[in-house]
Amino acid sequence: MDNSRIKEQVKNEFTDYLGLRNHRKTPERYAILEHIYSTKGHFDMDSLYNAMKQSSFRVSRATLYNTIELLLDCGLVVKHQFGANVSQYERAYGNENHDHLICLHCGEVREHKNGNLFTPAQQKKLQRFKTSYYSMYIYGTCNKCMRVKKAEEKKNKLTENKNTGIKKK
Amino acid sequence: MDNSRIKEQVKNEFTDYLGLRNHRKTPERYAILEHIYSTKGHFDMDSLYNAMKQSSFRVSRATLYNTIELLLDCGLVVKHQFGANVSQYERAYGNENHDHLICLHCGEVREHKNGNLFTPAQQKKLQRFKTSYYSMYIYGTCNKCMRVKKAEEKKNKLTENKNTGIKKK
DNA sequence: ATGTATGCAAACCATTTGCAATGAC
DNA sequence: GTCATTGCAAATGGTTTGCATACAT
Repeated sequence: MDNSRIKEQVKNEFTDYLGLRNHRKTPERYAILEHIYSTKGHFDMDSLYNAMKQSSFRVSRATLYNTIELLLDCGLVVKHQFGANVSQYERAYGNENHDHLICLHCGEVREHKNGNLFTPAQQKKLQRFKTSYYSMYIYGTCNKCMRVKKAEEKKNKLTENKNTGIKKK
Repeated sequence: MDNSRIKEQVKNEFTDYLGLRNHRKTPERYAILEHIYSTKGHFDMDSLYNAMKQSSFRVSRATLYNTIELLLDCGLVVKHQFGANVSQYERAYGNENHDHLICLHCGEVREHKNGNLFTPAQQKKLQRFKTSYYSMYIYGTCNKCMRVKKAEEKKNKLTENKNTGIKKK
């Protein structure tokens, strides 16, 4: 779908949400939503803060955190905490469903398109819970780190054998 | 399976890992592993620290963090960051596979036994990635918070109507 | 004997909080 | 005019780091 169309849609959804929850419709809030839906992929608070400072509309960090909270609550933004100390976020709409492959060693996060493991039908079956979104995190070792690890292990084995040899002598 | 049997198994696995990676086999490390595998369910660093302080073996926070890192690396412990500021951990073995239902409002985390959405066969199909473990997080609204939300929204709608009425007069 | 691991305390830094000023309603 | 929201700066607190000591190898 066209991205400007998506923007309009999420803006309307946000407006409805703010009205229903008795929150004020401030320009800051719309500017933040607009900015988030102008990029795809992950972002953290610092990069969002800097990006908006560059652009015409500067908002304080406090307001960013405040607004993200609202966007999470109404399901327009998704939050990830992959293991690093900073939280990552991404827009919820216009983003195909995907898993995250997270390397435990270098921290690299790779996206992996899945076959929609968790179908809407399955979601409905959950008792006493209304699903907003879900995230699948797959932790392991990426190819690059695997090579490093294997090499180290080989080296360690050699060292071990050498030591044993010496002791036996 | 018997839990003492599991303990022995993970201890052996840990020993292999330490040997292979040229790390020292310190009593602290084994005490921590032992402690973690003496309880089921989630725990955070603070509770682990306090629990071990109560017991015979006290270790420093620095060592806890250090050791958890190793246990994560060899896949004996799983780490979760549900949204609160503290990381949660849980043992990886002897824990049936389950999803996590996380309420975005009160932060409650409920476990939900799944039908093994992500099969070993699917894991193998991942290109250039060796899976250690995976986590499925389902974010939404729990029953209790849903009731509160609905009530608030109803109230807001009433207020809105009243205001409109006044303006129209 | 060597160098990794531990324990302590200080440092770090993303996020939260308090409060005065602003502006949506 | 009210009171939620903003922006700033200070506080918070889980986690990390530096360094002297202990101890596994």
